[in-house]
Amino acid sequence: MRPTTKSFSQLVYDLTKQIPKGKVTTYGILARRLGRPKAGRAVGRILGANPHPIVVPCHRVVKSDGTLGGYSGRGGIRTKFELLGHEGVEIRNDRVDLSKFLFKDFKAKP
DNA sequence: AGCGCGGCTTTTC
DNA sequence: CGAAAAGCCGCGC
Repeated sequence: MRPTTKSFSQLVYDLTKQIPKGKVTTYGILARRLGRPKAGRAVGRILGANPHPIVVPCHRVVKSDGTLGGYSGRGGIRTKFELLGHEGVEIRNDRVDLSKFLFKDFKAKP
C-alpha cells in the first residue's frame, strides 16, 4: 500500500530505522510512540510484511518481555538471533537484556 | 507459568 | 468499493 499521507506503517518503519546498531526496541513501545498503546499486534503485522527489508532493520524489534518473538525473514527467527548477536546485543536463553539494550530515544517528530 | 481475549492496521477476495 | 481474515503483540486471569 502507498497512501499519500504518512500512515501508521510509514511511521513504524521510520522509527525502526532510527534504532542504532547494538540496540533494540519493542513492538509495544513503537505502538505507544505512534499513539496506539494497543496496536502492538498491528506493528508486528506491519513489520512482518516489511516491504523494506534493507532499509528497515525489523530484527531490532523484540517483544516487550525481552524474547525476540518471531521473524518472517529469510532463515526465520534464527537469522534474527545471528543479526542481533552480530551487532553486539547479548542474548541469554533466547532473551535480550532490555535493561541494557532497549532503545527508546526516538525523535519526537521527523 | 500457561491460556485466552482484546485492540489495531494492512492486505486480499 | 466494502467486508473479512490475518499477524514477528500485550496484558490480564
